Amino acid sequence: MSMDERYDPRSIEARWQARWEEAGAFRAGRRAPAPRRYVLEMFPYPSGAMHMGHARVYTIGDAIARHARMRGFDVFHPIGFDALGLPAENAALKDGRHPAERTRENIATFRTALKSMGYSFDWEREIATCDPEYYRWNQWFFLKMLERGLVYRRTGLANWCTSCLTVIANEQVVDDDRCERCGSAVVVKEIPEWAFRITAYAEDLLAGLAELGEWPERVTTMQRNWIGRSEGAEVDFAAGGEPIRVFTTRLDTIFGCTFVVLAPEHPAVARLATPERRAEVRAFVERMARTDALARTGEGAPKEGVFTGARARNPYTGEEVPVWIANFVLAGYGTGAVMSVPAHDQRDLEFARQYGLPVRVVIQPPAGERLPAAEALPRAFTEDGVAEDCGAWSGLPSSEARRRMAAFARERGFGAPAVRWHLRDWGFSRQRYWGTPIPIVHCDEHGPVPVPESDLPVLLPPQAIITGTGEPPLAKVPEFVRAACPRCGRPARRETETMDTFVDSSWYHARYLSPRDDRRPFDPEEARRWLPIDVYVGGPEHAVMHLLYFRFWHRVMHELGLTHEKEPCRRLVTQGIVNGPDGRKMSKRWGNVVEPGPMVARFGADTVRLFMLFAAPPEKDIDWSDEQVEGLHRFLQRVWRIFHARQDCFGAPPAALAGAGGPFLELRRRTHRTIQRVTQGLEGDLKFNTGIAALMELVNDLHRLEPAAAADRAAVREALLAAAALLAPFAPHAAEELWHEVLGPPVRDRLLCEEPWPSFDPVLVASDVVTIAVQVNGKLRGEVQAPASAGEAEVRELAQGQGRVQAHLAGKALRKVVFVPRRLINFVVG
RNA sequence: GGGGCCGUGGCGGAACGGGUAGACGCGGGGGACUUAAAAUCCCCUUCCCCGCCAGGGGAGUCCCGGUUCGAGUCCGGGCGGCCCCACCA
Repeated sequence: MSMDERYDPRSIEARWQARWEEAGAFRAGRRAPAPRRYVLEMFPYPSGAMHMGHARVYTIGDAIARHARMRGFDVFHPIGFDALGLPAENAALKDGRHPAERTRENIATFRTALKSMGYSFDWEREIATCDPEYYRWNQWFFLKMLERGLVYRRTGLANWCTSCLTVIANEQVVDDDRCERCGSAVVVKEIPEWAFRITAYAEDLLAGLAELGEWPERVTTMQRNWIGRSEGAEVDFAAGGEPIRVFTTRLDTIFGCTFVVLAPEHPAVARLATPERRAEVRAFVERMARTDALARTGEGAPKEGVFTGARARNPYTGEEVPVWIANFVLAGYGTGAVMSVPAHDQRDLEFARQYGLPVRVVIQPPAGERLPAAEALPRAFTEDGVAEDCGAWSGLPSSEARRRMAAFARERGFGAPAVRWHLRDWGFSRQRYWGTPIPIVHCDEHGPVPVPESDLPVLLPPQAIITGTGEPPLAKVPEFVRAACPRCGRPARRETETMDTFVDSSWYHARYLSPRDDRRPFDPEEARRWLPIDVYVGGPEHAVMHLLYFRFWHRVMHELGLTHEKEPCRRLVTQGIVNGPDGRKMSKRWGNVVEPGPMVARFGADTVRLFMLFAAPPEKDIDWSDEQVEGLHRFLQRVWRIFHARQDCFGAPPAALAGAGGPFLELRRRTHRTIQRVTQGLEGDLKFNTGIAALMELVNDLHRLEPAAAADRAAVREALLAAAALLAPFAPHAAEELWHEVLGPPVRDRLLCEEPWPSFDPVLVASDVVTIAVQVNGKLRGEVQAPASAGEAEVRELAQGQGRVQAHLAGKALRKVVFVPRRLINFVVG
């Protein structure tokens, strides 16, 4: 036996990484008949070096993947790079290096770093989204979605510099209407953009959440809120030619409506403004359009508005109320117009008080006290109550009033019940270089024409002219812009905007299935085999954007016949942040950044991995701690030493196990209980920390025992083999090494990572003697050892035999005895 | 303002469906080994009180109340922290 006494991760880690790779141990699909498991971690954006957050996600995912493999599953565990995006472009602005070049380099660095951690990825399926062979399928999906009406062009308002001829950000507008760079006039212009009609799936995305029982509730709740279904009604207020349609969830309050407010962008504003007010209205609209969105509509923003001069007729009361426009009404929600009921809506009340508009109470609290008079109302009463002064609906509870009033509107044809969503369509045009070109050609005659599928991919031109302004860089590459209209062949202009990078991450999980396929985005047969993802690990910050787009896209793929299920992923695990040693978020500013690279060099990947798993359960934030890391490193050394010290047990015959007695029978029990506990920590709740703690206890026991007889040595050998196998998902390199040490010279094609997961003997796990707590009136007064099978009478006798228990029982009447088998007995006295 | 999560030793954290609170690790203390130190191995470590020891008593999971034989766990009300959304009509 040539076992080094010293634990030296440097040499063993590199060696096992090479062995795994040679053996192709992590290739998916090599155990074809076995049940499958798709374990995925969110792919990284390769910016410079790997950081601790990455080390944590991939360590968690890898422990799951390695365990599943040992459980006999055919495991799919791919990795790739989310390589397009803003950071590479911003970095290019500083040093002029081409994003492609920088990205290629970063990926290489990242790949090396990931490999040094020993993650069990199937590297043959690696993808990078900046590869045309990847993004051409973004373009393909775009075309398919265009065909289905799921992509459309809409206009949004943007600042347009009349001299630079480009879109500029609100922050770049100075002195109200001047361009920061050239001082020329800035106008608000309608700029077209591309959007995905995700709202068509609002209902289905919401309903689907019910099936995601293995997603953290906070994520499904966030999605539910984000989709934001609200039920209400739409009604028309007559105003001159065409009516103003408002959406409300509180139709029951409409008798209290004293004015109507439109968003500044509402299309009817120009028509409604009376001649004497037109100038003022226009000025307000233009100012609002230029104001930063957050400053304008944020909750803290002061309410501002102007009267249009127009009046609108309340269809229920026949009353004419003034029409205003104001900053707090959002064009994008509901109908962009609201009926204002200051007595029963706080925003409306504030606005009414500010502009001297009337307040009218029409709902009273259901029971007890009445609201003060309208003028004295301290704040709006926004709860449901009972309608008052509401014509035929007076006296009805709010919910009933809403229902009947909506039905009335439908009968009379001026409105109907309606459902509105908070979810907006996904605008995905970006005025950026480092993204997927949108496959469209603009023809003077035919407008926007899709690029035929056979002409894909539309390649990103190598000339990167990074503008850093709102202007699309691709517009500055004439060779790119110049194109022929696919329909008529005449000269036309290519679309110069690129896609949001959330497009890339919406379907990458499927591309892994057949990453080199050049005929389709992925092979539906493979999808049938591997999808949906069984476990997806990533940060909770992606709860709404990525994870919602990803669910949307999967539905589209389902409708295209590419996948057989609507939902992409069964179980989601959201992991917490790795903070600096000071408990603050790692940041250059605090000087508390710790990188995995140097830590791996110092302690080895296994130690860093153990730290990530032992510090806390996956979903909790953790603080990096040098002391804890050293402790985990000491643990591995301690494991190493015990294996070395017990070399004489390696050859012990398993047949001798039956003879183990005394402390060595206890050791056997401990071994089997450890198998049980580690297994539980890996399945179900994912509590790696307690699993590792159990392993530490086993190792501590081994250190305390000195085997002599053959049976003792067999028990020790059993414990050592179990320890190595249980360690494999967490500290895989050390585990392989130790496993092979016990078994003798390694057999070339037998790797621990492919061995079956150890099983425990239920007989050994169930101890035959248990400690039972003895309480008197719920207070602990002693404990007794009893056979596990002991009944109440037996335990009671043992307990009452104890002096201390007797002392507490003395002179009191025994009223009741509560007995919990194997756990406790409680004497209730009085 | 709305929604969600969470408050346990000096610290990170354990505690299966209410059943011995503090597993395991860090830090700290003591001992063994050593000429010495480091490393290692063993033991102790929630707090307070009584006791020479053995041991015993009390308090204790953010606070107040409730349910229960029994509450870290369940219920109600506070306080504090973190995260997400945020003038969504």
